[in-house]
Amino acid sequence: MLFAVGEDLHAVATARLRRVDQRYTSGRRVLVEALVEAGRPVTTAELVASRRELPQSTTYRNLAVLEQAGVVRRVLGTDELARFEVAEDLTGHHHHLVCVSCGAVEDFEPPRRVEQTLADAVGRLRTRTGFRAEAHRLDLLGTCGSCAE
Amino acid sequence: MLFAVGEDLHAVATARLRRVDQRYTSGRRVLVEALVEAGRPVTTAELVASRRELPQSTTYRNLAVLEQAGVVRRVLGTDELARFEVAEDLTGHHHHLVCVSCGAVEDFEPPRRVEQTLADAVGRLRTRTGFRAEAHRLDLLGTCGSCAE
DNA sequence: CTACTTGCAAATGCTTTGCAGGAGA
DNA sequence: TCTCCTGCAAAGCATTTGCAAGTAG
Repeated sequence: MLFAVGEDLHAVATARLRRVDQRYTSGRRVLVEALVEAGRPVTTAELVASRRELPQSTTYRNLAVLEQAGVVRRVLGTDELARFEVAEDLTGHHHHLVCVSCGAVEDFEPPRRVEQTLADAVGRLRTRTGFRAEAHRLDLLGTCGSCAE
Repeated sequence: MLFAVGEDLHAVATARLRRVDQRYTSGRRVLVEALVEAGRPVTTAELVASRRELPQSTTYRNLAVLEQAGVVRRVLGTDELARFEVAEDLTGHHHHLVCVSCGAVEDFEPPRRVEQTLADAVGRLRTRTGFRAEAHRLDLLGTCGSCAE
């Protein structure tokens, strides 16, 4: 299932929060809208700075709640700053381009063949140590346009 | 180039540090040895706890120096804890299995075919936004043996 | 000798939490 | 109304830095 950005997204968010006994309050909605608007993984600081209605503590708390509910996802770059984006099953599976110079992250959709190869490999994987893979995370590291100049 | 774990490793470390005007002191050597011994990405806290000769501040400082010299690499899991391992070109290219439950990370070498597909994709990539990819990072997310019990 | 390293302790900065007031159902 | 949510300010923690003493070359 894959939803366009719109009313559906908020309906799903409401439902997922309800599953974990949480409400989709206006503050949380603002948070999700800010993430959608960004269109790429953003840091907590960026979120707080983007809207006056997003105080630090509440933002952190709500990101945690939304992450637990499966509405948003934590994304890792090369630095230690936490970045968030709307969950993949709401926006589509994709990967990230991570700038090794400034740490910025942008979205990226790989060729279907690459994706297929990865999915196959992950699906079969179960190591001797008992690790069972469920998903994959592929990031391309390099230099972004701004840093290359 | 790929070096076995042994004297060569220290020789390379010495050389790489020298390139950035740094010395391969006994303290830094202990750090590298601790990383080799671990055989998987370990947190700073684990390193500090593993050897009495590794105080916090020096460990952090030396990891930064060794990272800059290209002797060690920072690895990201799912939590915000920094983990480190000996640089790939000294131990061999590999990927990571990340436990979504406890955050533990172990090494993993994918089938050659997967690796080849990835390398090809990365080699060709240059997006409209001007991003130029240089390397890839593939992690498999799942549940480790301990957490599955 | 001279510059780089070390280690302690204090500082920094991102993130989390206590608590009193406010809002949702 | 009763519980969950919010926001401020204070606390927590991983990480970084100042500084005086130690050490490599």
